[in-house]
Amino acid sequence: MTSSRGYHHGDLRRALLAAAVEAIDEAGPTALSLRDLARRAGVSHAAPAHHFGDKAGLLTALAAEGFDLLAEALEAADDLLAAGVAYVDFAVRHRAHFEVMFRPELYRADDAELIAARGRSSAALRSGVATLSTDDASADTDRDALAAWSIAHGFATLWLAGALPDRVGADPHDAARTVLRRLFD
Amino acid sequence: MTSSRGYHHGDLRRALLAAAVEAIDEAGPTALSLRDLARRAGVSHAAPAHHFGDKAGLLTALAAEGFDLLAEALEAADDLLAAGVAYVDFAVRHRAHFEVMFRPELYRADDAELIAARGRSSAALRSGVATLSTDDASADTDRDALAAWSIAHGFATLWLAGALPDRVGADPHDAARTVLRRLFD
DNA sequence: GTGGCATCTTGTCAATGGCAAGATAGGATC
DNA sequence: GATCCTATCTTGCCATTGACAAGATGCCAC
Repeated sequence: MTSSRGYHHGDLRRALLAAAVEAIDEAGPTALSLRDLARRAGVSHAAPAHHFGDKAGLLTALAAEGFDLLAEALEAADDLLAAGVAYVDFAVRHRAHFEVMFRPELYRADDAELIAARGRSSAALRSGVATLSTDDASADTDRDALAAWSIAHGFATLWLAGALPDRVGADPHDAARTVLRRLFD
Repeated sequence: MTSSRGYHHGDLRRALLAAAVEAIDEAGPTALSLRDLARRAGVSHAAPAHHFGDKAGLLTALAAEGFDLLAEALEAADDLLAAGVAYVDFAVRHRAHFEVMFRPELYRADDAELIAARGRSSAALRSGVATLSTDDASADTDRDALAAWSIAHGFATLWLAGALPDRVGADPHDAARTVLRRLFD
């Protein structure tokens, strides 16, 4: 079905999103070009407009997809440390999605589908934090959630930016686990 | 000197960097246009090229300036908590610089001046961490530095992205202090 | 089989980045 | 003081892009 060579592509919307991931992995979201995506998918330069309206529309869809994938990854984690590591793993494995998700000026933050997906992510994060603070009456869940989110998000962002020194190593999974333990233990 | 209306601007390089900060504050680094900067500075569309070569050149200069400003801010902090809060304050007060600094695909990461400025920032951060770990022989300075950097960077990034829930409040300074204490106390 | 509609194409326009060639000014040298 | 010399800035140009408009195509309901 992906090789249907008629006038109709078959699943152009999906193909464009996949091409966008590829292009963003290569050169970042700034360099993204709708016409380039159209070329990658083998359609005319104006075809993407029908499915996404404009560039912001395409990135909105990509961000929503990203928040859904992130929610899945967080929900599969057993405890907070695992969730933190899963967060970093997600950022590395789905770099393109991640880079768009936290750049709201690139998409329409008021999109309904996106807000719903982001809500699922937030809920998964908060339920992870809840596993920590059951034994301590003085615990501040809000603060703990914010601290956990911050350290995981910060490590992931710095890793993707290539800002971390070489001595951290080449495996983000292990490095993240080591760093996150500093907060969670 | 800023109002010299002759053929020569006076200090076009500085004026363009200032205009870039303004433009990025308004619409993010992605929407930055060299021609728009030229218009803001009152010069022709090709004038910026002489000072910065191309867009990446201008953003390289902006990132280097940012790392210098960050180093100054970190060096003025007394302890690690203060450094963390200063890091977040810097990100909020110099949003445009910060947003470019950690997006290496936008500039030339091999620029000598930029590498030197980034080195000053890193040194300031590490010296802040050193104030923490003097009393504990089992302390892992590398890990602590990474954790501290991650949580400050993550909080700053999430704040700038508008990703934090409303209940965090409107003052990044106080909110950052509260969250960072979770790691540093 | 016919009409309707989603999908895709072609054509066009303004804006942008970048390059080339020329104009101007301010200072160095004599 | 005249002349060159070089950094600075301008004008002109081209390929690429995003967005829009109008038309072509094919699938599906009826």
